[in-house]
Amino acid sequence: MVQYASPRLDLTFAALSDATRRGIIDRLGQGDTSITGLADTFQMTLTGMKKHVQVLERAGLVVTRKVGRVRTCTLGQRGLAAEAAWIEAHRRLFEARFDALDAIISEMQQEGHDGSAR
Amino acid sequence: MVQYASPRLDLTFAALSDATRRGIIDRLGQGDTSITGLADTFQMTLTGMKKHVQVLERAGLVVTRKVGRVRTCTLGQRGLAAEAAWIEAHRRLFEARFDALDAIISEMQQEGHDGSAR
DNA sequence: TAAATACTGAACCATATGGTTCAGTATGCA
DNA sequence: TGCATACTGAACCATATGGTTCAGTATTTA
Repeated sequence: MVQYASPRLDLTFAALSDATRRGIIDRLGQGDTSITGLADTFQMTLTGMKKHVQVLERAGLVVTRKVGRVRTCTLGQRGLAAEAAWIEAHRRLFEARFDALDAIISEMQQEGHDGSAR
Repeated sequence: MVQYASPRLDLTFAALSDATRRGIIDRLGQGDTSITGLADTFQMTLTGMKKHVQVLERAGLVVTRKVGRVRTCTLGQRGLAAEAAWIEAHRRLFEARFDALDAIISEMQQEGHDGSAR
């Protein structure tokens, strides 16, 4: 329906929105591990962990390879460049607006309105 | 259950995982708008748009103020600094791994395994 | 060969998400 | 006053998410 969709960013940001999955990325940053290794670390069933890994895999953040009966998980080649680019580009938008908003809030506070930013 | 949780990152990354919401941020970067204005732009019911704005608001990415019958949406003061920091810190992890992975893939390809990275 | 290990898949569950419609309430304007 | 506008809230719907259990299959290893 909408064209500005970016399935890639949808998948990566969704993957990063879960603390366990961010933890998996941290862990894989120290070295590759199996599904079992991850399941132990995060105190979760194998099946549950496999689902998390699949989410990360679909997002391209993790790559897995099965050798024998062990599936080894590695950080994906694709990295976080696209996400970093989006965030950086938009960070500036926020900063630009901040000055303007700041001025509005000061003004409102002087007028005695409820302009208290928490 | 897990301690490494960061509700803040959970909320912001989840908010950013939807193309419509990323579009709303783009749009607000050009200037404040009402819920109606956003609903028109993104061809959605008012109620639907309100939900998206609420998601962005809970994540601290958008601030709204109701004046009269119009609720005006603005980019939040908090910005994307925390998200940028997380991404940047982890980008290095991926890059570090990339060299190692690259070596493994080359090795595998020489061995004739299915090491084809798309 | 038999047992243990490592994963896989199906089924289930509760809750969240992304949308809708419909029925309000509050505000602005003629 | 009275209509149009702008939002709000409840209810509903289909699908996704984050987890589980249970019953496999495939691989090691003793």
